[in-house]
Amino acid sequence: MEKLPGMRLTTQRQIILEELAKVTSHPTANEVYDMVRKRLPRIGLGTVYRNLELMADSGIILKLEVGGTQKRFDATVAPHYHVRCISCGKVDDIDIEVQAQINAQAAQASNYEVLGHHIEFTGICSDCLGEEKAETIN
Amino acid sequence: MEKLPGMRLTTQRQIILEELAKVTSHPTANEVYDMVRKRLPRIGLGTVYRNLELMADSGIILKLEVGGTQKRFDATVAPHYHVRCISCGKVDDIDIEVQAQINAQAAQASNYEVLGHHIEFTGICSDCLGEEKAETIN
DNA sequence: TTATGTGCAAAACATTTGCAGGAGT
DNA sequence: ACTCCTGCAAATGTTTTGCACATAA
Repeated sequence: MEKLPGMRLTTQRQIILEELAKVTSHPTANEVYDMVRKRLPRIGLGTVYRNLELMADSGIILKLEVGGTQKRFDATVAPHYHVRCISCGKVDDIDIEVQAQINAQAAQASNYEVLGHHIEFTGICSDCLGEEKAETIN
Repeated sequence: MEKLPGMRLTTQRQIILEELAKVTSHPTANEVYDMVRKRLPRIGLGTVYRNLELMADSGIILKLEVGGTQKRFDATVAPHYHVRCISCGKVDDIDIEVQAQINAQAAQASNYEVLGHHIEFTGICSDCLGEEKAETIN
């Protein structure tokens, strides 16, 4: 973790970043691997993991530590929150404001030096809501 | 997931719950396994996983989908938030209030049926802060 | 030229699952 | 008795790592 000086600009890195920037979903490492493989068929999954980790460490991308079994990655670095569908696992952005002092409040309520926070909403996405209705009818 | 009717009261279940209720930390499945094994040396790790999952499903305990590689479990079901130390991985409770309408806001900002949310703060715990100072001195 | 990065395969973890025997109800 | 549950071990899924070769600087 955390190494920046002399980070080389390789084809693999460029393409991983390009592909990640193309989508608004929040792909898992394996999904990024699939996307990238269409352009670089011989790339290794290890390379994808290593580079996503590296880019997240250097702040170029965001590693989402959301619920579910896999980590997800996001080319949008600007602070925002997420909703995760408990039915299909999809993750979307949520753009709402929370009270500005929330980190300070948390610091006061603990003996941590609070550096940041993340809010994850859980719910059911519109696609899965549709399917639920369909099931009810059948 | 989700099975309640005719759930038997076994020794394993009682002890898992007792041990979890004893601690204020938020142990991983493996840590619960270690705690329980002191009283039930022949219990299997699979049993611990199965029962933690089952209890979480029936709302007796909470499964925390926090950052890091492992899930954590909490005997306290009352809604509250968490801080995770980015240095040692420890998770503590945070008891603060957020705006009451936050789920409604999220619902409005998306097309999800929003069911809940979780806030995870990240920071450095007092123990690790102490060590940092020690390192600086050395 | 040389330190860093890559592909590949194996290893390391975390979690889940199949099954035969065991225990609540 | 009749399910449901457990221990065990094997399988699965995700992420990390070692190493020989490749490549950006």
